Amino acid sequence: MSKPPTENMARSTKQRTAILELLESDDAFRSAQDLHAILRESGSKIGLTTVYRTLQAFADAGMVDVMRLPGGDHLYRLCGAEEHHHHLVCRSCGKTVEVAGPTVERWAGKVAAEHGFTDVGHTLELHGLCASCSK
Amino acid sequence: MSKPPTENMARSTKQRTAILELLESDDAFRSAQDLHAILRESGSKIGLTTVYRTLQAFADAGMVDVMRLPGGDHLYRLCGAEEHHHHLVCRSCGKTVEVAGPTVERWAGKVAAEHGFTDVGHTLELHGLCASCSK
DNA sequence: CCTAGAGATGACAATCATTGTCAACACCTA
DNA sequence: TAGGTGTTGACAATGATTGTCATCTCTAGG
Repeated sequence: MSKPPTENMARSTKQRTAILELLESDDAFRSAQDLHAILRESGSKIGLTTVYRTLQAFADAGMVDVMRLPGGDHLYRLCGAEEHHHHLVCRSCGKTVEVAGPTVERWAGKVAAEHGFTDVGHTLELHGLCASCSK
Repeated sequence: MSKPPTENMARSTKQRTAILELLESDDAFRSAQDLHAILRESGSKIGLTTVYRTLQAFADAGMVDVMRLPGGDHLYRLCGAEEHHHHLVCRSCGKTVEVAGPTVERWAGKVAAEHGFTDVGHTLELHGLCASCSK
């Protein structure tokens, strides 16, 4: 993928700026609803629809990582890396570590080939308790 | 886990039998809604609520595998293996192959340890085009 | 065989994140 | 500064899943 980061965002608005700043100040995954609530508490009049659309645009542009909760909710997090990677998330505090998984990529390709599958992609997530929350 | 397959199912009813038979006759993942629709077409008067509850019970009992679609929907499939495993699913026809991933398990444990995480679990899914659908 | 009661069912309402709609608005360039 | 175009936001709609509760049906005991 080589999309320019702004492909889906022709303009710069205060709403987008606000969302971006909020994401920059937090390194855990947040839901659209959470972000919207936080912005409203901060005095912003931003609409929920806008938060959803903006986050999707960010995601399409590769500016944020998207993750799905068991319940099906979407969580977003700022992400600079262009590279393919996975996440190790603390299920207690939400702290997230980005992890490269060349081993897994190779394994996935091999297994897929063995079964005659082509054009194979994968989703992988690790969740546990971080060092602090383990105590 | 060593739950008996019937832990959450004290009784045997025609509804459960019907769902089980339907699952046995199909080796692809199906949604609760799909199964319900099929059963209704077959003349059954089964309720949607019952299909959901039964599938959940089956899942709790470890009799079926559960998978989540990008949209957040739940898909179910009969599964005999007690062992932990992953799925290689054809995104065209739904054909599914169960895959053991000792390599991945080991990798996950190592990565988690490196970052001080404990009690780590993971979710992994492979999706591509099967041999037939690749043509 | 009959009966009681715990477990199971199903119609319906409720939930809730997400998406669609569309008129009003704000950004940016000329 | 003006205008057109991308954006916004209030609101309705969607759709899968879950909650509720009166009714039903297994199944064991008599």
